[in-house]
Parts: sequence; C-alpha cells; structure tokens
Amino acid sequence: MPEGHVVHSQARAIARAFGGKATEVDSPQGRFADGAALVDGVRLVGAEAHGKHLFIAFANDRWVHVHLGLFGKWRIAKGEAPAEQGLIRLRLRNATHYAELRGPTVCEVLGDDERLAAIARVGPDPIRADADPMRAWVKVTRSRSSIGALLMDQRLFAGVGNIYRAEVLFRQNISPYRPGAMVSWADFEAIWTDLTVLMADGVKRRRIDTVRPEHMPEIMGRLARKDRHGGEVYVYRREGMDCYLCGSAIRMADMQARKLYWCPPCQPG
DNA sequence: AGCTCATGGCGAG
DNA sequence: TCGCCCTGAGCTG
Repeated sequence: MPEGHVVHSQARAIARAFGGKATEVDSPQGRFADGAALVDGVRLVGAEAHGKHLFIAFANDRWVHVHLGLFGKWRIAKGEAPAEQGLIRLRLRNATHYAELRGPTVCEVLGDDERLAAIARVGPDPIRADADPMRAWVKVTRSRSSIGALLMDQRLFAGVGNIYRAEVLFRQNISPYRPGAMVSWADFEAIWTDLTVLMADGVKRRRIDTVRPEHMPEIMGRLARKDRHGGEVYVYRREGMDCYLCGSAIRMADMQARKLYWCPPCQPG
C-alpha cells in the first residue's frame, strides 16, 4: 500500500507512540522471533524513513529495518493490543500504544554499519531535507532508459512509486517514454520540485492528491469512482476515461511489469 | 470458496 | 523479462 510518503508518516507515528520508552517487541507469527528477541524490552529511540525503507532505532544500537513491499501494512493504535488476528510478523507494545506489522518484504535487525549500507543503496528522497537531487540528475541525463522507468528506480528517486510517477509526469507535461538523456535540466528540476511538494503534502494528508486547485471545479461533477488509493489524481488508474484537461482517453501500458498511465496529447514526446 | 488485483523488489536466466 | 515472495480486499459465482 505504500509509497514513500506513507512510510514517512508511519515513522513519525511510531516515533511519537513509542519513542523514549522501553518497548515490548515480539513476533506472534514467529517468522521474526529471533530478531524481535534482540530488541525486546529495549528503549525505542526513534524512527525514520529513507524512501520506502523504515528504520526503528533502539538504545542498544540495533535497528529494525522494515520494507513493506507491495502488501505490507502497519496498524498503529492507542490502547491494548487486541487478540492476535492474522499473520503478525512484528508487534510493538508499551503501556499506551501497540503496532502490528503484516506482510512486509523485509523485517530484520541491523547494526549501525548495516543500516548505513542500506541507506546508501537508495537515492535521494524528495521528502528528506538532506536529499541531493544532483545525484539523480547525473544518472537521468546519462541514461537511455525512459524517464518513466527512471522515476521508479529507487536509486534515483527514493520513495517515488507508481502513482507519483504517473502524476508528476502528467503535471509536468512530459511523456513517460522520453529517454532520460532527452530530459532537460529545466524539466528535471520541475519534476524534482514537484515531487517535493506532492510528497510532502502526501505525508501531511496521508493520501495522494495531485489535482491542482484550479482544476478541481472542472472535475467535481465528473468523478466516476473513489479508488482505494484515495485522493484525486489526473491519470493513475483512469485508463479509458477522459483526460480532465484535454478530454482524450487516458492510456495504460505495461512498463517493466508495472502499469503506466498517461495522456499522450498532454504529455508529448 | 475461489479468483484477481494491488501504491515493490528480488534473483535467475 | 519472468517468476516469485509477502497479505488482504474486492470482486465473482
């Protein structure tokens, strides 16, 4: 369910609910039992996100590293943890809160060096103040791959997923098929800046809204359905429907095993 | 009850 | 490029 904005808000929620307190850590499902034992009862220091990777810090210099993948989910709530239901890989508990993690691609305990190595593997994250977009630019401008594929590469744009990829290209009127080397500096800068705005907004709202305020009246009476991802978007999962701006049909195609949505007239060459 | 799909990413070939 | 891993929701019947 997550693109980077969700992981950032989850990091904040975990830090708020558990930060500074000794935390009971277990793995009701059992698959993370050994890892949980390494940090069970230790004071949880904080949590932070780098792209879609979440790192939870414990006072014994160990980190729980979580990547949700396509199916992973956190449930973070106040009160006493309910009776175990479903497959809970990791559970955090203190006197006031509990958190349950299901279905992650990665859930492991790392030392400090391993954590730094994991962070080094991802590129700049538009949500993070310390992100250096030049690391992405040098790779984009040298690449023959399409900008649509490059936006999904976590070594270039950490935290961007299929929705932000589609929407930022629509908003900037850039075809997803344009090779990276054909993306101008001005276009790259517009993409990066737009991602910082859209994704920061996503962290705050916990949903992806990309439709500009001036276009909202335009689309209000035309919304055909509410998708699970919530929010209002221009092209994502709108295959075959009319483009809100030019009226032609939104297209869908497979790009590297993921669905790509775009509006050809609005996003030329 | 069973099938399909999903906002990811990895390793084999 | 393909198959596979993780899980749950929303269909269909």
